Amino acid sequence: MPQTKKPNSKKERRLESEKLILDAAEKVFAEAGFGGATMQLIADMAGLPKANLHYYFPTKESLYRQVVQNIFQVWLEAADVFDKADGPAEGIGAYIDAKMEISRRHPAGSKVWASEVMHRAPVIQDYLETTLMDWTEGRAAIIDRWIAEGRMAPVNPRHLLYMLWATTQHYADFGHQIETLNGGTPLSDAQWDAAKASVKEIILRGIGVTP
Amino acid sequence: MPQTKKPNSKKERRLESEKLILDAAEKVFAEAGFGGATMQLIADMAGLPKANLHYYFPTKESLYRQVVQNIFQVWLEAADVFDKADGPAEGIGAYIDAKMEISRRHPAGSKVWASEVMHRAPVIQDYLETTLMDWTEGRAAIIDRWIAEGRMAPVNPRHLLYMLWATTQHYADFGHQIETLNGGTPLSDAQWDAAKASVKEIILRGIGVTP
DNA sequence: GGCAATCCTGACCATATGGTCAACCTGAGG
DNA sequence: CCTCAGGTTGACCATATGGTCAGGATTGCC
Repeated sequence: MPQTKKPNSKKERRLESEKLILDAAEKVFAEAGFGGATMQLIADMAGLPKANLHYYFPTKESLYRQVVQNIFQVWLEAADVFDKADGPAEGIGAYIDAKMEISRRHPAGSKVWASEVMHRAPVIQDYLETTLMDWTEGRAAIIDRWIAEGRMAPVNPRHLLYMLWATTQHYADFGHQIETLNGGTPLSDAQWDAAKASVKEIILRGIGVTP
Repeated sequence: MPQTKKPNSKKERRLESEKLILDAAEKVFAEAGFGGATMQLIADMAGLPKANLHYYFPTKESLYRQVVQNIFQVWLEAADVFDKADGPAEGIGAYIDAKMEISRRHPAGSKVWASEVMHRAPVIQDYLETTLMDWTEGRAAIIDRWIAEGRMAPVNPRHLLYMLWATTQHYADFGHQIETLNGGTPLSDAQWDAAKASVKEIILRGIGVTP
């Protein structure tokens, strides 16, 4: 039993430190934006001296890039449910659930992504042009097939996808506004369930699917 | 005919300068965020020396505040169509049209607003708590009435409003992503019409309204 | 135990930025 | 034509920030 408490190997400690920094960075970038975030703030939040950040991530931009890439990864993995389904009700329903769950658990990540795209994607433009483009075309093809099979109403697949992204991510990106309109308190578990149900209900009925 | 070309009065020139600065500021804040924007950049875009900005707006924050307030104003005015309608098909349909048009014509403003809310509304929190809260409650009541009258499906009015905001503003805030997925070219007039039609079609059918 | 590689950090630097100010224009009213 | 309130601006300043580095601590391996 070599590793139970302290015996963190060097590799392990490295990964731990990187994760510590990346988590802190995600929060700070989300709250302040790239320009408003400072390495000092991130260092304080991670509980490390600023110079240490620069040991792991040479520049602020490289740290930011890593944060954005990680978010994109989470986002892509969650999108897999789309493929495993054999119909629009299940596929799109599960996709909404998955994306709502990300908005709930990863609000900071969603905000960083939104901020990056709003600023014309200076760091991940290549991802948009390759990975996201491919993913979108693949999913649009699936939706078109469902439409051809008469399993849902003939809607424009692109705009349907945009609506799915917009609606689900709104609960993360505009979480503060929603919280304020909710009387200043975050959505409860029940309210999150209601949100999920509402989104699914309106969109599924909107595309002619009755679950 | 005292005023045709040059005879701008002092008041007029003041307003012109302010507008020039505000327009430039909106663009820069939208593209770089509050933290990433610099007074120098705004000055350059407005074609004025930096010190001149500080004559009209004492601090960067006061300039930013004015930009955000103007956006909120535009946003509120467009929302009036909601009230003038006498049913969900007309009211919500016109609201979607109006908000889509704002996304198209005022993308920078929408981005600044999104950024402000994402950063926990440090500048316009009071607006959220008063004006927006009141507006939302009023519109939710209207929707509830339509539901009670059996003119649309019984959906949660709040989540419907969030969906309307999210979906329409997405075309401004994530315009760059949409443009990239559109092959790198901005949406054409026809594509904008298709977008509007798609959004209206899915949402109206989603709330049980057949236009 | 020795030693090389990796890791850590306080002190430091160059630069960029928000903001100031004193001197200088401009034009409307007398 | 004079005056003066309002408008304009180049030069300047204090500060904050991203990034560097030399030297010290720690770890893994023989």
